[in-house]
Amino acid sequence: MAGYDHQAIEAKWQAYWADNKTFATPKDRSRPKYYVLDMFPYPSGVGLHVGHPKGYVATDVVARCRRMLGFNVLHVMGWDSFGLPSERQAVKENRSPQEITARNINTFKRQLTMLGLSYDWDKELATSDPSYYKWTQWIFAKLFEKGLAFEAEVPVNWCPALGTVLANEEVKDGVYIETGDAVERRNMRQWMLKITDYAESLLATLPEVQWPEGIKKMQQDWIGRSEGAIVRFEVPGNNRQIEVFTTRPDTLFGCSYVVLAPEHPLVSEITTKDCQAAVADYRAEVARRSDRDRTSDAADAPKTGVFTGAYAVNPINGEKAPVWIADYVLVNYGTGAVFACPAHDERDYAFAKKFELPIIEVVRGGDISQAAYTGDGPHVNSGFLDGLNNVDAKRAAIDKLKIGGQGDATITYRLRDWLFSRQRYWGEPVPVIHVDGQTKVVPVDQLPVQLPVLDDYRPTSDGQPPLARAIEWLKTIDPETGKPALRETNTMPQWAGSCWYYLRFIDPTNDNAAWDPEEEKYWMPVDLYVGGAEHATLHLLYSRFWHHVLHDLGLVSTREPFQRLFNQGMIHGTSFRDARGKYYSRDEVEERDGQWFGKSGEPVSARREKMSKSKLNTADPADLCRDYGADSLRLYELFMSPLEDGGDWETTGVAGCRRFLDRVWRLATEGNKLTDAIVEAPELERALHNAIRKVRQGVESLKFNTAVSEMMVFVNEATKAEHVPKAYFEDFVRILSPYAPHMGEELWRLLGHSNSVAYATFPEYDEAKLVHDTITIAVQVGGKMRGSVEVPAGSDDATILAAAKADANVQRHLDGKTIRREIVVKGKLVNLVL
RNA sequence: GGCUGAGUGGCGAAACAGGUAGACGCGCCAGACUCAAAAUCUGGUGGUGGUGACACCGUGCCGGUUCGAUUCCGGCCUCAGCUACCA
Repeated sequence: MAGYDHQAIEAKWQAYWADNKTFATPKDRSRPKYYVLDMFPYPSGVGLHVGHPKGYVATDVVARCRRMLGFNVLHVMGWDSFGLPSERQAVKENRSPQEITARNINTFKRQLTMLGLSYDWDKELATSDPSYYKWTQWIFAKLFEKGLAFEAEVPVNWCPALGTVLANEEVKDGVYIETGDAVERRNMRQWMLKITDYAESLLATLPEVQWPEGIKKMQQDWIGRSEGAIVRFEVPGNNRQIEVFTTRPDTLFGCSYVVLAPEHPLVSEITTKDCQAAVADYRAEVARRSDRDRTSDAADAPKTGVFTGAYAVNPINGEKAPVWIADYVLVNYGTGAVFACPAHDERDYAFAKKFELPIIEVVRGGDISQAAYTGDGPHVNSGFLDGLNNVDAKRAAIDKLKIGGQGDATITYRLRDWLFSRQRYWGEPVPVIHVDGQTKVVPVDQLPVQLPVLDDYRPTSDGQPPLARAIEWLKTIDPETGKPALRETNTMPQWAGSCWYYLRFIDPTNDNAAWDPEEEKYWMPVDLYVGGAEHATLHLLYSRFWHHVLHDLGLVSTREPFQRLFNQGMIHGTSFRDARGKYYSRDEVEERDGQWFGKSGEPVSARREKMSKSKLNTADPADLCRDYGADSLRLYELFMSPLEDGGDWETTGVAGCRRFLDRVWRLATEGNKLTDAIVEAPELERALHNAIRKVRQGVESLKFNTAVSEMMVFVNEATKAEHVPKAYFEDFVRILSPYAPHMGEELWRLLGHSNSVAYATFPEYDEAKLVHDTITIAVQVGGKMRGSVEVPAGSDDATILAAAKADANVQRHLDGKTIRREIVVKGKLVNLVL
């Protein structure tokens, strides 16, 4: 009998699945549904490495098991294909982003197909496809009509070298993370989405979803709900009011000064003549500094600021407080102004110390000569608040301010509105036109607003977005009035397409609607969503926001899009670097006595790092499929570590999984090991049922590594056995097939079945079959292991104790001593306490 | 600085609900097959001591609860991720 020829088997079954449309999404609606979704990839130019498919393999196992358990499964893949890297690649190669994207998608699809993933490829979609972004634009129109999309002059990250705005996440340490080009702040007209209107809504349903607690916490913190008060300080002689936001209105009596953000609009109005020069200098200096410099590590940096010459009246006691400006107050949080109570706020304390401003204690409990005290305590020096604790004092202070019309309780959020435009080519055009100084949304029957073909994808020389180059495209007619109009040259950010793709997957070829409402009702929500934790606060918050809006518009049936979320860990590879930081690939180094050296003898250091082409530590799935087979690769991806942990890649581990599959193959093909005869094989049967149980539980708990182990245990037992009942092996093939689907199909066929194993029923396990006839009881004397005894299952305590005491080694340790207490744990152990 | 998660053999890891720590795999060692090697198969493999049965130590560190702690509680150390003056 021929050996296990993975290449022939895998090619054969992949062709079979494609030809027979084995994984077409079922149309009947009588069965329960299961929607299992991967975070779809951005098809980059470098292709996949073994780190990417871990989540895909996991969801594929879930999808395959669910089909066998009788569910209608929606399991699909698509491409998040708009984005800057393709545009930059296009400029570099002097080709169109369309071409580059098509090429990259091809590569990705080929790599994924090789893995035998059971996607319904008829539902494949790409966000850069006009038939897709037509509906992204349609949703934008809905947001615009609801007043949730608006234009504003806002500071952005402008990269002069690239001639484009960058997203915050693309900028670190004041430079673009990809190229190292400098980034500066600049005010520009931008599209914004009013996600802040949904802050409460996004918090409200967070407890309902089955997500990792850490991710929920991150979203909560990102939204950053904060209860406090608005307090109005009059500026005498100016007829102006400074509104401050505070969470500590109880400490108002400790106010020794007021601080405005340097960019605060009132600054120029209240600054006195003799302070104007200093204030202007300070504001200029702050403007030069990047956001990063102002925030990161800034908490430890010395505080800066200048006095404006103005005073404001504290409404709680009528006292005058000097007004300063300082960059530790942020213009875009709260009201952009604070009152300072140095005694009970660390930042104010540092500032007051530096500029020698008064520090007035109003809450007992700390030593304000040493540090600010932020804890609770009885109030002092606070008039009507004296003696109250923090909570009561807050309430009392707010009540007083309310009566005087000088303030009120309020809630602010850390969450900012979403900057929703990019000055780039390769994104969805914002579907609006500008006419007579008005912005109008393009009617749905004229969507999509297609990207024009350009021969140059760079920004214009005067800094306009690339779309400004399309003169013909740019000029249009207002369909309402017939007047000439201009199209919008901004495009949407990459997050737009991924905000709703899970909805389009339900009905991806629909030309008349974004999705069919009936289909949406059947499939939503996504039952299981798997992807990296790096999307915790961006993609996952943005899509929840859109979904909430769509729900309010009655367009979707659920409040939340993703019922269960699971984060897969990051796979690391071993990288090698010499003293100068140059990377070496695995075959350029060798190990001698635990030390690594390059080919010419130079020492290199080995370390585990995130896989990347530039670190020469990637493993190519295609190579592994060729050498070991996709089934071996799939098994190792899941066996190497729990899904959430990622782990370190070792190709020898794939070889181990290959050996396991070789053993499975031999069981089925060598000699006449499989038998139709009834054979007494309790150990083997127990191993089988244990494996079924683990694989079954794996579908719920997503613990695939231990499921694979238990299948290995079964195969080890079966290999040792003289004969293996065919019925056992059939059940085993069923549970193996979601993990190693090609071999599963081949063996299923070998066992005489003519249909695909993909829809075979999932075997049941029998608790009774898991129980041993005799059980091993551990015996402890005084809490220390002293032996173990075999007793029949179901023995009573007395029998177990007698057996335990009869053990020779136990007797030795009991010798001449009195047993004070006897503890018997059924089926587990005996502890004889002396 | 804050929040979150994690520390178990040479390595990846397992341990259901407080009950025999290290399943399964990698690597390594020995044996079988082979002229030999590879592949495969069989056995062994936490450390120390002992010919041995066994004994002692061992789940980051210190302490606590318990007959019994990888698991629960308190304090600390290290690493990773996120966040960064949010009033």
